[in-house]
Amino acid sequence: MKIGDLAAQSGLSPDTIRYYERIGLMPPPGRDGSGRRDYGDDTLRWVAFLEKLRDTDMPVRERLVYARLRAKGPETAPERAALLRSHRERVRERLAALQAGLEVLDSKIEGYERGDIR
Amino acid sequence: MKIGDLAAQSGLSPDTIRYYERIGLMPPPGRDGSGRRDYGDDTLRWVAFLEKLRDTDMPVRERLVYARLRAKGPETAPERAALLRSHRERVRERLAALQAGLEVLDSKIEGYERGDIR
DNA sequence: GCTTGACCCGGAGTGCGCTCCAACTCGTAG
DNA sequence: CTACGAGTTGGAGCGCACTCCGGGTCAAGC
Repeated sequence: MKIGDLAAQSGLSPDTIRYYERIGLMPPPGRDGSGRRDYGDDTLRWVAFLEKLRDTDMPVRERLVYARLRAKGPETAPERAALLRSHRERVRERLAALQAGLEVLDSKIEGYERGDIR
Repeated sequence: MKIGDLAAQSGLSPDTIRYYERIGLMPPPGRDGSGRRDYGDDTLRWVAFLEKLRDTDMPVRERLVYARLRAKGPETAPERAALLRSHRERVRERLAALQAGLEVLDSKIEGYERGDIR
């Protein structure tokens, strides 16, 4: 699997993939006969998970910490779990804030619909 | 109410408040005898609403559009309502994505807790 | 009268997360 | 044989949303 295929299947751009590799988010892939990146299918699963982390606003720096723990081996599982748990807490808070914002929007819109000019 | 008080009560920094004024998010306040900004209580309500919009990830540019409509007068109410409705739609999508991410986190954490090393 | 602290202004700087670029190398299709 | 498309590199540039800075003014307290 070449970088273009991975890009197409993951939704990331080739530039972003190379950027992730540069900063250490993605392990350096193997290369084909002429020096091009060649990815295995497991990469796709890893990228998908990275995107879930990104979708939940985990900063690159923290995804990097997670990636380094993962690269270090299975003995880092407890640390990774701890990282995810604390991130989950933040996601819950974010979710609550967003829901609160949504309610404000709803009532503001309702106000407009009723024509209360405030 | 001086800028420091508004900052303390809104949670924004004085710098951010001046920045918001520069870009047009906040209307220029009155000035006291020696040229300092002097805010009325209505400002606090406006800032709070702006923060709700920010909390729901409405970009500055769009908050600006809303602010300009508001400044223009009550006849812009339908446009403002439309803006908020389309923003609300995005918030709902974001909420769904966040919830999906949360579920992935949950199951990943559960995996770690059960000790499946994958 | 002098220090302190809050405020003023314009503009430069910051951190994040990409995104784009120039200049190059390959493998394949016409 | 040549044109094309997809890949390579290192480094520069970008958009967002602030954040900080230097050099100044002013009112109040000791």
